[in-house]
Amino acid sequence: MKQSLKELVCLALEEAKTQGHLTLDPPPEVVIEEPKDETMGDFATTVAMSLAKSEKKNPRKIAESLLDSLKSRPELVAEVEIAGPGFINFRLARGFMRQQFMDAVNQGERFGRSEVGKRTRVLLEFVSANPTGPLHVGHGRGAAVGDCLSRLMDWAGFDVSKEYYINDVGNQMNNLGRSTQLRYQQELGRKVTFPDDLYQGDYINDIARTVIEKDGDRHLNSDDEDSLGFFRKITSDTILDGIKNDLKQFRVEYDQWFSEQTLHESNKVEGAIAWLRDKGHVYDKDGATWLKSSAFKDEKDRVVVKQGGEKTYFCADIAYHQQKIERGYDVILDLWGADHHGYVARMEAVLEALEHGDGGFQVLLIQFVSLKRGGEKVQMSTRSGKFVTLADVVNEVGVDATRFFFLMRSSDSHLDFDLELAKSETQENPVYYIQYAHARICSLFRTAEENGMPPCDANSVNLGRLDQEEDFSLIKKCLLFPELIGKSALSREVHRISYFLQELVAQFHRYYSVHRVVSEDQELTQARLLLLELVRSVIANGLKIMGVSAPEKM
RNA sequence: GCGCCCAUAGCUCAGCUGGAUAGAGCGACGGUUUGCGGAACCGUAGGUCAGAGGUUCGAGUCCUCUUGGGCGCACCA
Repeated sequence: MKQSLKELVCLALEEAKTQGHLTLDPPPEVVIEEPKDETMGDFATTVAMSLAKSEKKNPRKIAESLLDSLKSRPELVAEVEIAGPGFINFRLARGFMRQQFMDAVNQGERFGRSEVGKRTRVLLEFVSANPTGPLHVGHGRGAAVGDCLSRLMDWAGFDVSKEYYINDVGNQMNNLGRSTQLRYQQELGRKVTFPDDLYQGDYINDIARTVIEKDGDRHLNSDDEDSLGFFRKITSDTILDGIKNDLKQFRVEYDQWFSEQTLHESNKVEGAIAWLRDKGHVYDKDGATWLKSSAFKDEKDRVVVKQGGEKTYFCADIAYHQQKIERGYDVILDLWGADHHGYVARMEAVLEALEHGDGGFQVLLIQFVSLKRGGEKVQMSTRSGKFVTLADVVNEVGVDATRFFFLMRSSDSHLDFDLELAKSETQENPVYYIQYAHARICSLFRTAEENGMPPCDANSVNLGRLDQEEDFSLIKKCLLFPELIGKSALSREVHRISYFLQELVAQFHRYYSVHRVVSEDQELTQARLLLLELVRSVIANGLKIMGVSAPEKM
């Protein structure tokens, strides 16, 4: 819709140039926007104002020189006028809008899809929480955003793969195994001290008890080291299963689960360092091995192999990202918690050293969630193990509301998550506002059918009966959906979907209160039902991208 | 000390590449239904866009500084 207008404007500019009215040096960027006030028209362009400087002409004069060509397509644009300092306002031809409307209706559940992503191959890594405990609310936000972003980008024509990186290597794994081992011994009555730096959470005790149920005290007397290996494995396996299950309950599915351990086992880590050393990006100093990351944008060099010969976490991460490149992804997209922002520069340095093209690596930081209950802050502390888990929140408020709340705010803003609000099935909850609209439209279809007006073939509907201002503004809103999806995908901003849906739904409810849909007038009823079918599919498609259900009844 | 993010209505937040009179939800106050779902709709009140400079036809949006908050600055993962 906007595209057709843009082409028209470009054509008009060219014509003005050949006629000598404009020089178009440098060529302007044509922006089509929606006026704040609908009485000013359907769309507007600011191109005359942005040209004023380079053309050294009054913007209104420039607009006037374009006017004739802009009026040359009455089947597309019904009215053109110059307003204010030099805005050019357009009123679209109603026939054109009806035609666009039919296209959209015919696309149905695919309406909103586009190819702006040009099938670019994207690897989206998100959550990747260490398997040392259950997922908490912060991870939940990452999960919701990552999952939604993957679908959003898929709709916009990207080829997206979702991946979870499992940090199943290192000292933390020993601590984890040790924690369960000690709890196991305690449960069986042995007096042992439990150090503060081990994992304190109740889930460790649960695992210890499970081991007792299965194996009794068999691990009590076996060699400490062997036994530690056993506890390490059973603990991390159990926790990882729990994480997978939590994510599944939250409707988040991955394409790949990538284990850090496999990198070490296949010597990819050494390989990566050797590769970088070959390129001169790695050197030895003070008995350690360093990445010359300061040669790129990082503030200083970083250790990859410690003095004792042990590899750092960072070292494995280098190999991991080299793997991502080798697997042929054009865009490597990492979603991290905001507390990792200090890590961004060095990772960018790595990707540059690995010669992955400009713009091919992007980190999205997700800000913190503060949990509230009726305005009161809920305390969360990882150290004591007493944090609110994602599963707790989902159990309390449900998947739909939880996902929606995580997705309704810009990711780079802190999020206040009020449990009471999310749970409330009242007017103050935006999730239900949108779902209610969907259910209400479905109810209208049911009512029509009961009155002997089942849905008919879209092509036999008389669209001429859609002739009210409210019809067109509702149509226009729906037609903006594909552009919204494309833009949000390109800017990786998932929150814009929920805002769009709230606006659309508000417009629908208003429409509903002004215009009777199911009436004696069959022709009019069918026309309006078709309009609402488009509204319904936009709501359904939007919610689908968010991973929120669109109920037919509630 | 250095760096990243944030600051818009009483509260929670939108505001896309700078554009017309700064918006929404909630809360407050007032109204709407004997016809399709009132989980809805309409109206009123509420703003020095943290502050100060600057860039320009035009700044909530870009630049600099200040203030206030969050987070990070490991041979941890």
